[in-house]
Amino acid sequence: MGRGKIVIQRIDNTTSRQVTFSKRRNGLLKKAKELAILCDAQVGLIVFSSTGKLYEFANNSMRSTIDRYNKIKEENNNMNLTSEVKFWQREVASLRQQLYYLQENHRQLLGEELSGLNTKDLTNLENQIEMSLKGVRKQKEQILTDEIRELNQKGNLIHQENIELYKKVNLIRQEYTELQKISEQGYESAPNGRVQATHTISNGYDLHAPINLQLRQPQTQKNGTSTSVMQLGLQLHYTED
Amino acid sequence: MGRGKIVIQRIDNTTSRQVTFSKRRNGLLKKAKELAILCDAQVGLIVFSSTGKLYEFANNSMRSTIDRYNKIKEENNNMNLTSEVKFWQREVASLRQQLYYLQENHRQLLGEELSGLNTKDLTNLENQIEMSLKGVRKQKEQILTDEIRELNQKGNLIHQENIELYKKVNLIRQEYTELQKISEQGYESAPNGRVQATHTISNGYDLHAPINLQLRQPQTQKNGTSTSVMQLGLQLHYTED
DNA sequence: AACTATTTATAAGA
DNA sequence: TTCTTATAAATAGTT
Repeated sequence: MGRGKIVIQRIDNTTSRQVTFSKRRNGLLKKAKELAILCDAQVGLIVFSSTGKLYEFANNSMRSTIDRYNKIKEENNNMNLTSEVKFWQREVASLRQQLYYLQENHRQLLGEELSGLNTKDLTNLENQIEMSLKGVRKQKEQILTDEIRELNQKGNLIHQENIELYKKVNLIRQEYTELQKISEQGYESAPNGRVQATHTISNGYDLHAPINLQLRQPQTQKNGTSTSVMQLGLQLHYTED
Repeated sequence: MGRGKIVIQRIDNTTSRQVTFSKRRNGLLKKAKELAILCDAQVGLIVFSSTGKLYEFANNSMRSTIDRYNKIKEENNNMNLTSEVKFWQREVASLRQQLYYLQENHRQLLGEELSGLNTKDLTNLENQIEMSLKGVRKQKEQILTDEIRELNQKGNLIHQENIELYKKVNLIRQEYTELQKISEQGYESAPNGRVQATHTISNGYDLHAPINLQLRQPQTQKNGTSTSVMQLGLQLHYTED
């Protein structure tokens, strides 16, 4: 339909080919549109030029047209994605199943929802829970034992420290007493820098007062630790029977 | 391009529309093919008739054409599927998270993997497990109590039954004794059909032997039920403290 | 489905 | 690209 008849084969001349592409492409799009309107058809047309440019027509959305196409073709291109979706769906189903059983088991372990169990099941459950209780108490005992040992070690250390300090203080008091004797024997203007230094070390306490040796109280690390220790006696007794 | 000019709008007449569809569809497919060949283009054409029938042309495969189309359109039609995949992946992640926490909690409830807990946590866990134990024992007690009550009722029923039977047997023995007396008074050829009938009823036991009244043992419904009943005493004691 | 008058598309040229 | 135009091709209406 032009000045001359042409054979349908690739047009070698690039310019000519591009011109023809432009014309025929428009014609094709126009005709596609006309078909869709005239005949109430759903049309999707995708055209890539040889240079990679995209032209398209779709009376409905291209999406829905391709979807409809894919639904008809069962070997469709979304099989990858579809099977991926199915994979994840299976995964979800499996996890939900696991979660369900675990929840059921968990509730039973919490002593809830026991109505489906017979005496044998209940006895097993009871034994299991007793085992759990033993495990927990053992762990608690372990922690508290460790804590006590640690505290004892600290206490001993501090006790030793205090003994050392006591000795030092005694030494200093002795020196002080001797100094006083010397002072009373006529050295009124004795160099008292040493005495003052001693006073500084003694941190303001009266060196003549009796020394009240007392172990530092082990500071409680957390609220209720001492209470826990009180409980320990009971727990240990429980655990041992 | 016909006998008359037409306006591009839906053809009302069904037959006419179908005929036009047929003609123009062929024309469109032909032109699509020609464009692809002449201009070295990649063409994909999808046409659904108003009756739902599919017609298509693609010089390369429709798959690759649609794929190429989807790659260019970043808001591509796989977004649905992709987002669907993402949805299920999120679901899986969430379920795995839940499962993880539940498993951790569960293991702790079983007295395992307690190393991350301090004494307070352990005390809480201990209390929880003790509650569980109480729940389980309560349920067990309930079941066994019900079972015992049921068995007692059955026992009583059977006891009553046996008393009735005992009375009947005594009655029959009395009649038999009287019959013997009558027989000894001269009726040697007494009609002993009644006596034989009595013998049949007595099922071959010697009617003169002392009747050993014994309650039927309640049959154990399941293996170990009696053992469970034995345990019940302990359980009740446990539960009550 | 075939015919054909007519419209439409487009090849070649500008 | 677009316009022009001669001509091929498509097709509306008819049979």
